[in-house]
Amino acid sequence: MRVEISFPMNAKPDSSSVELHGAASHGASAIKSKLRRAITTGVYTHGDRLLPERELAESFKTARNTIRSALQQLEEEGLVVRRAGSGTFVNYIDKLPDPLMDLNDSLSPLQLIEARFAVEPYVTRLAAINATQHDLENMQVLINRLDACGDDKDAFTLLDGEFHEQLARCARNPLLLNFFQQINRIRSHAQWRAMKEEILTPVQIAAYNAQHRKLFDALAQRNVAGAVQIIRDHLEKAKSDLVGADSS
Amino acid sequence: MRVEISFPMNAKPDSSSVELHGAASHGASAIKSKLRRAITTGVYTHGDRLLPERELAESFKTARNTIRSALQQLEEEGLVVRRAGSGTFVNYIDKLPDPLMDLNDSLSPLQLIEARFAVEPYVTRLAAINATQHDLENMQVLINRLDACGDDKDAFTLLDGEFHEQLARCARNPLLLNFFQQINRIRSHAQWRAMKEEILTPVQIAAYNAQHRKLFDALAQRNVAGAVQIIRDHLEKAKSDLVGADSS
DNA sequence: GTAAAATATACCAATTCTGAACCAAAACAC
DNA sequence: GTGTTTTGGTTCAGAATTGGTATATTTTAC
Repeated sequence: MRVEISFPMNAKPDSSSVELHGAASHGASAIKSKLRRAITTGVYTHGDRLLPERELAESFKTARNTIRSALQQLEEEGLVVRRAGSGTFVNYIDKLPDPLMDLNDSLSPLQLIEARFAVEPYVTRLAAINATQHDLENMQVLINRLDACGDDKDAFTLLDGEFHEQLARCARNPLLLNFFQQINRIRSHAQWRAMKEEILTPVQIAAYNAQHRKLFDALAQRNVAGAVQIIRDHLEKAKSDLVGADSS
Repeated sequence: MRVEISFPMNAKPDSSSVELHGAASHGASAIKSKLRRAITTGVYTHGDRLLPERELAESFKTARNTIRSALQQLEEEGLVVRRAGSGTFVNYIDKLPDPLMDLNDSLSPLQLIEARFAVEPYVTRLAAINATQHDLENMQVLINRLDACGDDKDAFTLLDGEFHEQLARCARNPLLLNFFQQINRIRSHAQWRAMKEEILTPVQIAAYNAQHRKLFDALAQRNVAGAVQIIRDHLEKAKSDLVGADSS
């Protein structure tokens, strides 16, 4: 499987992460972090081949040497294996912590949406109230990157997760953020990946992105009720898309 | 990409994020304090590279010399390491392993209530829809035991947690149940137990138990809207009790 | 007024990034 | 099989970035 991830520089953990500013925002280490995160969160799975170094370089808008430096470090960490003439392959057997491991097996897609229905509207309410100007700037960046990812499903999935996590961050509640991160980790796992392939057509991606932008506008205007309604619509759409794909 | 970190993720929503760019406090020592706080509170984590001195200077609207003076002091404190040609890196190792322990330290009582406001109403909705007869019987037993515990604060706290967990069980959603268990775990920690001592008078216990029973009745009658309203009242009461105890 | 602090500017040295070329191994097309 | 294409592996010189240092001027504090 050829997995595409679109570029960019811009990170966190890490992140993460104000401009007091971002850490590791330049260079090979930033790229290493991004790729590692993509691998450990399940955007790539064991055996997937990464893009060729030359394409990664173009995608990250950096030199091939820089990409190579990042990949070399990932190889030393044992996260990837590289073979001349063949490519760079993910070598990472995902092992979730116990409680989540169990969950991942026993949770149906609808139950996941259900949990999001429980948490996200209230989080959105808090976000609309508490988001700082800086939060909004971060979110703006993510939206632009989402728009830019076109029909690249993997890039969209990763960024969509980051977007919703950033939303949770705006709520200024570490426990709720923690809930969100759990949701994201489950979302990025195997059975969901398959689902994603079914559902995410370019048209759907565009539709989701339109909702992201509307949500951002509502947050920026401190329109609490509006923002909550939009996130409900967003989840409703995700739910109906899911049911549609499931029954087809 | 520049990772933007929202600063006050767990701190009180007071000055921290405002101070970051506040023009009010000039001087190297002020900048040093801000950076140190950013590091020790986890905005930057171990190994992260700070922005280049020149960019920090611009960001703080100050001269590079001033930034350097602040960084030098941080270096003397051992909080950062600087390498010519490379950058300034955070050197701060603190305990991080148990994510929940982490939360327990950084979560304010109000933030916990906030999280419950996010999750419990929807869970109650699902519970009202999905609860089986067997669930209701279990809940009935818990209510009886709650009634029986009189003014025993510890017993009440424990059973109250079980009651809410049973409620979550009725929702038939393992992820939401997991969220609840996390909430309960935090509730049972030291600082919360102390809080309980303040709040839980026999009168309050009786009031909570009355709400438990009303909630049970609504569930038994499949009165979804009613059950949701009762849990909201329940949380609202818990919140105002908390605020009351806090201000006294 | 004086001294300390902050600013502004220029240059140096260490490190990293870039851009390019070429090689070797694997995959592919025929 | 043969030849072509793709892909990682290697090397190198020069540009760009970044902390380190020095000096002079301006502002602030007392």
